[in-house]
Amino acid sequence: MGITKSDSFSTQQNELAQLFKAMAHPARIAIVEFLLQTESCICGDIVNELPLSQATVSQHLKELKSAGLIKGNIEGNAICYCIDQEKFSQLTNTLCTINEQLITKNNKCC
Amino acid sequence: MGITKSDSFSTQQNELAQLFKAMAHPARIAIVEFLLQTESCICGDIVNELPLSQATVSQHLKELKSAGLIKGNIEGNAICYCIDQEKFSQLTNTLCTINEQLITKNNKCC
DNA sequence: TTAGTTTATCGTAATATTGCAATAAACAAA
DNA sequence: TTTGTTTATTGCAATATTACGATAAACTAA
Repeated sequence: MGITKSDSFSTQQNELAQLFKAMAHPARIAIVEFLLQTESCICGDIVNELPLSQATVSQHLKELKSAGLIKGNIEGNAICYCIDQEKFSQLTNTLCTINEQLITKNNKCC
Repeated sequence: MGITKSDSFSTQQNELAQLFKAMAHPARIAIVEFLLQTESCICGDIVNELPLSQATVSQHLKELKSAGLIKGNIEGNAICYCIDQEKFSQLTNTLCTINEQLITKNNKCC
């Protein structure tokens, strides 16, 4: 993403931005939605579901995983990917807090 | 963001990804937080608050604006930027829905 | 009009992201 | 062991993002 002056911002701001960035691609939205609606969460099923190559899907999974939004468990020969509910709650709560502050402020600006 | 196969995904998935992308930078998080905690929302104040040049801040404001997360109103010689509460509610509700589905699913996967 | 203030845009360099073919790695089953 | 299956990694090309100086644009005030 070009030269980002991460050091100039707080850890919290950087961490929140990282979470948003992990969700900032339609393929990764699609992966999360798929994991949400299906029982099986085998990597191969995700690859079959998405209109992308296996290598590209693997890369997107890696980004979601390193952000902590999904977890990967080895299941025999395959890998089972699942959403990390706690991490998702954390992101949701942060947005909810901002939203409540906005409603309290009553949007009377401008 | 390199070559993104947007056409392969739904409009909803792309729009949600765009909203997340708009928030996927610490400077833009900082802008939103500043708008949330201050009464004044003059562009110049935002520029003074952030550790970035005027040109760079202007670019970040443009991205937040084109995503619909903030609005800009001309106030005499200056411009007043404010958070769009409805757009923020929309993003928050989407995340809340996902989160509720996750809780319902009870995370019994893997 | 002229000068000053405020914000947007242009041009460019540095870096990051996306996507995939090829290949490696790790494991299961003959 | 050998073969097949599944997933990760490497290397590369194409494109996007970030940041800023310089400058333009729009407006205010003198």
